[in-house]
Amino acid sequence: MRKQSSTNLENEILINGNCDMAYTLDLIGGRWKPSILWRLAYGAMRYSDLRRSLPAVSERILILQLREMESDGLISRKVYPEVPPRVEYQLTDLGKSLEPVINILTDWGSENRPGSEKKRVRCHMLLP
Amino acid sequence: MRKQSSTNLENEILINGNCDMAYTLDLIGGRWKPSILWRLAYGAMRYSDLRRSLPAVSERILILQLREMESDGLISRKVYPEVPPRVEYQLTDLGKSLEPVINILTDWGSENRPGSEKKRVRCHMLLP
DNA sequence: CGCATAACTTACATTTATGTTAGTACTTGA
DNA sequence: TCAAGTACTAACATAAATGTAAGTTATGCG
Repeated sequence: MRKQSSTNLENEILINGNCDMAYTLDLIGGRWKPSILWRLAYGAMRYSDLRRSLPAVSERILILQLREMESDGLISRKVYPEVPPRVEYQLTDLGKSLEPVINILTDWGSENRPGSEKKRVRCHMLLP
Repeated sequence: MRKQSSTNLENEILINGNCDMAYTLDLIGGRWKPSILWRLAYGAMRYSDLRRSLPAVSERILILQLREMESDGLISRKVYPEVPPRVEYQLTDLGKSLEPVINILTDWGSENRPGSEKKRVRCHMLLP
């Protein structure tokens, strides 16, 4: 939970309300959000598969990132009433519209990241 | 100062070392970095002018953001041996190469930010 | 029965990012 | 002499992001 009022929050609101670039960055800037976007770019995934493909992230944090992306309208969450439960996440149209943004961020990183293979490699599907 | 070792830091290193997109986001993602990039896009600025154009940021934080951008190679810092001191900041070639990245982040935000004027407005030069 | 699975939630703990306040050295102009 | 300007730094304080570990619910399977 965030504080109701703080200089920190006020500044965030000020910037996101006045800077289109900062607004975009705010939506995609979480620690695991690029990895999630990259995976969902190939199609819907269920929670357990997302989780297995990201062994370094804890359940709580993964859920937090997914919830934020859902409430920002980037992904949708579909529950199948089965047992055991099945929940699938996929990009919304808004999420898909990020494709050129993701591409250019990736290209710039590929050009300039020290140690980059310069191969337009995005997030590795299986992080070590 | 960061801890020498923590899961948090390890994950950051893991991601930035494997995801070009995350690497790029890491360089431009600080609270005031979009505002600074936007201002310096027009040319060099001295510290006091940068500061006056950003009344909401504290001196410490502004310096921190500038130092990070400098150490990441996005901006350069030039000291003129005068009295009173004069220090000018400007984009390096690497910083200038971010222009298309900044444009597309801005365009996406302009299209999708609630309350956006849809006018390709970037960071306002003078935040309220 | 007891264990496994799925998709979480809760309570707690730590790390990192951001912000506040005061102070520094130096010189010029009033 | 005294305030003002310049570009900071230091010590301290708070807020936010991220991480850990265990528990929950419901059912099928051996």
